[in-house]
Formats: sequence, structure tokens, C-alpha cells
Amino acid sequence: MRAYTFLGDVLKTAVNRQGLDWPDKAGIEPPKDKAHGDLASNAAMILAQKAGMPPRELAGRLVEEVMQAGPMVSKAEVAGPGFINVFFSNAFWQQTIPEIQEKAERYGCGQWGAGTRAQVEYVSANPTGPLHIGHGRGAAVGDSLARILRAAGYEVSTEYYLNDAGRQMNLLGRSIWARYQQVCGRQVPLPQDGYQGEYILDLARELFAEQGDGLLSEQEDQAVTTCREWGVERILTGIRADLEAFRVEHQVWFSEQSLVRSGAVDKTMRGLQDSGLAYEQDGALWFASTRFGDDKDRVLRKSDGELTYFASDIAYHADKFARGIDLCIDVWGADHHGYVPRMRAAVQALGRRGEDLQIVLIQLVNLLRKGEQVTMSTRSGQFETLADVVSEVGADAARFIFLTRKSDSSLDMDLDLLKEQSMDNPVYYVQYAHARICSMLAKAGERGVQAGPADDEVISRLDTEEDLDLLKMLERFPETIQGAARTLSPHHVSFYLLELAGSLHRYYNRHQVLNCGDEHLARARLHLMLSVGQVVQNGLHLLGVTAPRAM
RNA sequence: GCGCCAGUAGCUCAGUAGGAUAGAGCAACGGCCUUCUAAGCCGUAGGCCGCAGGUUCGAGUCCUGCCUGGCGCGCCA
Repeated sequence: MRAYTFLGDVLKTAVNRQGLDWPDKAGIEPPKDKAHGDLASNAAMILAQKAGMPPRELAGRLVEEVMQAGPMVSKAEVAGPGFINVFFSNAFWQQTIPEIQEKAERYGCGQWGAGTRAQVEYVSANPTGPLHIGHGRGAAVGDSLARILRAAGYEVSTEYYLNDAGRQMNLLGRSIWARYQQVCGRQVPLPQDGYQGEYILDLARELFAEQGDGLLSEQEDQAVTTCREWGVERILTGIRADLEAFRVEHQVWFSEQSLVRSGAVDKTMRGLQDSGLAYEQDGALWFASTRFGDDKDRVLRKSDGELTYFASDIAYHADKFARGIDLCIDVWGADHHGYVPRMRAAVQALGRRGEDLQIVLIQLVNLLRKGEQVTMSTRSGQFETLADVVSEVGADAARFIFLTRKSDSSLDMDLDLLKEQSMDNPVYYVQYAHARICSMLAKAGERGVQAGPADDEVISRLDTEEDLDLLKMLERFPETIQGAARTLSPHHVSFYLLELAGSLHRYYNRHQVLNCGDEHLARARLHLMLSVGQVVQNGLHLLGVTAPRAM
């Protein structure tokens, strides 16, 4: 990060001295090939025409200025069609060590999102059954996203939206009621379209164990209500426990029912009507979402008087904005992608910019057992619960798998493979790096070796190719966080950690830390290990994965 | 029919705001433990980046068309 900002300043000044402005399209980035420097810029190629000289000539002038920038730059050159390649001095990279030690667990954090109140809403599964593995993926992404955004300086809150007002809730009540009666010995059919799952029967048995057959004497309506309320509470308790076991936290649990009851939904509907964005037709109330680019207008209140989910979703988002949230990030299952245009339209109708709502779509998790797909449907009750998977493969492995690919591509997850090859699971590769470092530090402690202060004299000994490789990796951590926050993509952090762990393992196999035969060198390398350990820890924390001290 | 997402090594996937000779892990093959954790390291092999055009100094990345797979299109929830 230091390298990037430093060179950015230098180059911009140099460009200005040529009487030019820094072009938006210009980039400064690390080249793929190390021989092309630590950072390279294409600015000269973009500005050549405007400057009225060939790209290489302009690049040459800029390079001269970069060379004057001080001892941090060891070399700058013109390359290829007009790239400016810049090499930094070892001393520059070595300064990363004291920076990490000073910032410790805050290293990598920045202020890019300062002043923005962001809210991440995720999971938000209907409380009609246990969480399945698909919810788990959304949970991992949402939770990690919140951590990353906090690290990037946003003021972040997390929330679970509870759809506790719809018809599904009634269906749940009736399903439990039917099962309950069966448990009591009555011959009753399950409701049509009811929940078939085994867990409904479990719930009914539990209810019976708790309250006996007392419900049988109640009125049907009353009994169904009791079953529903008891069932929702029971299921929610389970969901909370599942999320906790998965190390996922929601600060706020927001009830849809509370919105309906407070009249907030009606109020929002009236507001839309007043501003001419909602209208009555064929006995229904419609939202004119086509005005904001949606394919067709959408129903808010059906002709039978019932509100659609969409209506409360709009009121819910209005409520979010009213609470002072600047940026709403909704994590949804990708099967809801058709819903995106109307939700964004609604946000604009509320007087917000479309981009104040960001929707992260989570693609399907194809769960496999022995290579065969496990079909999933809450209704039929055939699914793999998050809790089962977590207890089988562990929260760390599950989270890491979810966070090691773009959320927008579907994921094949073979549980048997994941278990059998658990030793080859990438999460262990990263954790092993941390454990290795801890082991070295422990050994250093036993031998009475102290790292001491990380002054220039000490860290200047970190000068091999592998030292610099690690130092450069460490220096890149802050911009990794920034990039992950900007693109709402936790997987960038995972891939960074895999790369960092790789560099550490390579280092370990090539250089001795404690046994290198030189007390000063050992101290320098100890500092390097401390820093790598810190960054691995910080990175894993962003993923919600533990950093074990021993494996 | 329309829309969204995906198509990159045998498999699972990266590829960051177009950049230089396209990467990693697994699987395969060959090496490395009297030394701080071999859950590791080093090496070899493996590619018309779905296909065809276009934009420009330059395309895996942007545009158009097509092919294949997944998902979605309701006064459902």
C-alpha cells in the first residue's frame, strides 16, 4: 500500500510538471513478471497523444523524475511500448516490519469507507426449518463481508430480516399441528403443500413432550396459532444456534411483522401513491417500477387486499435508510436475481441512488455425497443442514471453501471428498503456516532468543529473494482488503492468504530462522516471522477462520 | 420467447478498474526430513481462456452475434 500511494504521488507530480493531468484510465499495478519491477504504470502510453510525443519519450521524462524521488526507488526504467517500471529498494520493503508491529491487529485496516454507514443484511431465511448448506454460504459471505468492510473503515451493522408475517408461517403452524395430532394418535392428513420434513415431526414430538396432549382440546385456530408461535420460536432458536456454531453474528434481528403492525408498510405505500409512483388498477395497487428501468410494474397489494412481500421489503429498506444507513448490502440467493431490478427501482423511488443498494448474489451450492448430488428442498425435507455439515467438516473448512471462490459462481461441494481429503484442504495450508510460525516462536522462547527492537540495523538483514518476496506480500495486505471491500468479494482475502502461506512455506524450506548460525540474522528473521504470523492472523480473522497455534 | 450468471490445464477454481511470456491447488510423474512441524518444499508435464467477428498501441478482461450449462421470469412466497 505504501508503495502504491508513494509512487502515485510521485508520478502525478511528474505528470503535472509536464503540463498534463493524471488520466483516470491510468493505472499503477504490480506487473506479472518480476523482471518488470515492483510497480508499473501505463500513464505515458495513455498521455502520449495529448503530450504530442511518442509514449517512450514521455515515459523517459517521467522516469527521470521518479529517479529523483529519493532512496526508496532503486531503479526506474522505460520498457516495452512505454511502460514505466519502478523498483523499490530493500530498505523500503523492510520498513513494512515496524509498520506491522506498530499496528498489530489493525495492520491492513484503512479509512477508505470512513463516514459511510453500511449495513449487511444476510441469511434472512424464513423461520420454517433449519438452515441448509446454501444458507451457510450466504452466512459465510455476509459475515466475512461485514468484517472486511469494518477493516476498510466503514461503520458496519449486520442484520437478519425475519419474514415472520407471511402465509408460510401459517403453513408451518398447520404442518406442526397435523404432526402433533398424529403424535397424539389421531388419523389426520398433512396439509397440502405443507412441510413434509422429518424435523416437523421432531418438533411435534417435542411439543408433545413439553405440553402433553392439552392442545387437542383447543379450538383448531387457537391450536394452529400455538403451534405456529411455538414452532417459530423453536426453529429460530435452532437457527441462532447454527449460526453461532458457524461463528456468524447478526447484531439486529428485524421482524417483518413489526413493520406491518406499526403501520410502516401502509405508510410507505401511501408515500409512493402520493408521489405518483404507485397506482390502483384492476383492484390491486401497483408500483411503477418501469420508471426506474424494471421490465414491468409490480404488485404491492393484491386485489384480495393482502400485501405482497415486495411491499414490506420496500418498507423495510425505507426503514433502513431512515435509520441513517448510507449503503445497504443485501446478500441474496442467486435464484432471486430477477428481484434485483424492482428492488433497486424501489430504492430510487425512495429518493436514493440506485447504487445505495448493493446486492451480492450467492450462487447455488451443489452438495455431493460420493459424487452424487444431494437434492435440496425445504418443502420435501430432503436437505443437508448447515449444522450437519459444520459438525462433519468443521466451521473452518466450510467457511474457507465458501470464501475461496467468487460468490457469484456455483459451487460443487463433495462432503465425502472434503472429509477424506481434509488434510489437503486449502484452509489447512494457511493454518499450517500460522502454526509453524507459532512453533518457531515457542522454540525461540525456549532457547531464550529475543527478537528485540525492529530497528533498521536488524531488519536490513532481510535481504534474500525469499525475504523480499515475503516483505512484498505483507506490504500488499492493506490494498487486498481495500480491493475486497470495493468489489464486495471476500475471496480476494482467501487467495491472498494462500499466496502468503505459500511464500512462508517456501521460506521455511529454504532458510533457517533460529538455526541460521548468526544471532543477529536470527533476530531479523524472527521479526519477519512475527509479522507474517500477524498478517495471517489478521487475514483469517476477516474470514472468520481460526488461526491455531499448533496443529 | 425474454433476462441474469457461468464457460480458463484431466478435476476444482483465481485472474484485482483493458497491460508485457495466462496462474494456483488437486490428480500424474521425479526428487527433498541426523537441523526451527514433510498437513511442507523443489522440479517435470499439462492451455485455439466456449466459437466467430469488432473496438485499440494492447483483449481471458470491453461491444455484437452464436453455442453449451445453471437459475429466474405470476395479483407465488
